[in-house]
Amino acid sequence: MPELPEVEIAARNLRRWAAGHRVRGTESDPRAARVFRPAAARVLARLRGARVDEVRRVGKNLLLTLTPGRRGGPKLGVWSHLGMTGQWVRRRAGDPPLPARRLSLALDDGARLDYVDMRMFGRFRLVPGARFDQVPDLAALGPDPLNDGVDPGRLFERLKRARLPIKVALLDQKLLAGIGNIQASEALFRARIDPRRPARSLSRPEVRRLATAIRASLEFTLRSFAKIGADGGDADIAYVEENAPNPFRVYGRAGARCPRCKAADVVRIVQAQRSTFFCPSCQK
DNA sequence: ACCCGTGTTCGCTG
DNA sequence: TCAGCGAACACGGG
Repeated sequence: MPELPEVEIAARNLRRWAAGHRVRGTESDPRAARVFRPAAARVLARLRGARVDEVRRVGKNLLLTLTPGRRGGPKLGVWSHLGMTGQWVRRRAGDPPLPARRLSLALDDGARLDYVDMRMFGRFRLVPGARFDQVPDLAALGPDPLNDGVDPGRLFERLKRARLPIKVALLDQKLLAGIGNIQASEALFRARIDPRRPARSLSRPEVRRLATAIRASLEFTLRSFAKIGADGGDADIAYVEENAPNPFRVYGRAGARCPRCKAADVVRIVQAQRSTFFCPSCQK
């Protein structure tokens, strides 16, 4: 389910659920071997007895720092990426596992944190010494729009050398970390920029608009997800619920009247094998 | 059966 | 060396 806003909710949940707690027991789904590195058995062994100290989010990545069970050892890092269908859910110790549960962490407070991931594009990896900066894929990430802000000058310099359509360029995690297929369409709609334009064709004022739109869209989506989860107090929420209304302006709305100019219908096109939604009338 | 899906990586090409 | 492209991964739903 994850682009930056969903992963941010997941980070807040994990913080609330796990920070300061020890892992008592572990279990994994043998079919999910591809999710783990090193092999699941070694991951589980290292986690047992460890205490979760910190949960961070960078782009779509969750970074956990733990203190290992054996005293005096170096910190233990966990890099969790949710792929397309990954979720962290909290269960009670005796609850039966949900379908597609790939990993369970039983905590010292009687709760269980389960990683559920139908398609298994997600990843759960140990990072020795919690040295996340030593992991090439993490080190290569661009700035995180919410944690670091979006610098329009830097964005312009980066985009002016790319021939790719701007929509496709925005999906590159080395440009900005956390924008996915939904947020790319949403940000370009807010900035009134045609997603098919070569990235290098954007003017400075357009890039400035885009930088603002990216933050606005991410923050709006985050607020709407947090609201969905807000019912019931101890919100276990995090993810778009089936019945929840589509919180997006254009994504998934092909054929609907443009909510801004109302002069045309939202259209769906395919770019880099992914759907793009936009208004052909007010996105120039 | 076919197409679609909030992500990423790999191998090939020019 | 590198930007860009398409296939691949895996599974369920319409």
